[in-house]
Amino acid sequence: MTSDALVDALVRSTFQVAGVLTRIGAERDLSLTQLRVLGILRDRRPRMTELAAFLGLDKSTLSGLIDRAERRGLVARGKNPQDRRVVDVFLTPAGLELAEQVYGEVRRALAPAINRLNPQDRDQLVQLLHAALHSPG
Amino acid sequence: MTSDALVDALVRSTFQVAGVLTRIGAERDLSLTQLRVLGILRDRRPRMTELAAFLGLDKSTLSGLIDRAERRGLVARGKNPQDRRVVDVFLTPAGLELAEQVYGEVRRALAPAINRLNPQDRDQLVQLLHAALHSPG
DNA sequence: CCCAGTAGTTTGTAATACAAAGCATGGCGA
DNA sequence: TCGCCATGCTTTGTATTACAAACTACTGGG
Repeated sequence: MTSDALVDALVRSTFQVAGVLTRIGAERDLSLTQLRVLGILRDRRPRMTELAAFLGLDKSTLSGLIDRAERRGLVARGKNPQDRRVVDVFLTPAGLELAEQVYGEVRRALAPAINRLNPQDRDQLVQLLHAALHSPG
Repeated sequence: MTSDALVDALVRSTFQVAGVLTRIGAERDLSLTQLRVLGILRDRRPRMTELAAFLGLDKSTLSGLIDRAERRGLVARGKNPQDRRVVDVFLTPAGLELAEQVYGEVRRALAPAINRLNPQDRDQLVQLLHAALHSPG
């Protein structure tokens, strides 16, 4: 079945890319989840609950996660003027810088893989991944 | 840059598929790592060190991981007749059955995504992922 | 037969994750 | 306006995951 091969390929590439991200994170004492938080916060300022939902984590998990990142000076908690119960999360300048560094590392780490494809194939791969995964459901 | 879009797409799809796998694992009290162990052992009988290297984990991490899976009756440790220091790991029948179930779940969960592509595009996606990631480096 | 090296386990510590309970605030109905 | 339930987040307790360092058992060379 073609779909079996595709499932295998997706799962394999998932673990492979996750391995790269884990290694790059570990070099800077960031777990995969923390690395992902940095990535998300690069262009967002969500509240705790939104971020938890986005990550698929319990809000109690997020409290600890943000605690540790805050202690390291990477993120900060902000009050939300509309609703005083709400806590907004955002990157500090140090966090933003680290996020950009990490992103650069990721680009560099994936460059060999990407360079195995010609520009046309790269576009095609982006399109196919987008078509398959980036839709409702 | 085209390569930026591709990095984004790969990272996004990684987290998306990892999320699916995590959810399916959680339904059966399997962490992502345990789920991966089951997948690997479906067609292998490695020693502890080999498995640790394959997963990118420390051997001490693997001891605990296999302990818990063994207690649940999913895997077993076997003696290696060539070298009595070595511990081989393999699935029990129960572990194999669970692995097959999980694999079925994963196929089902990814089916909507896969069905968004026509057969030709599926093949193409498999080829591109293989070409990019499944090579040396 | 000794001894360095290899294979796994054990121990100690920190991070990750969830669930349940708790605290403060918000907002609605009477 | 007051009471009360819902919401947003934190705290607490527990299990898992992960690493590093120390330890045990075995191998193989000299």
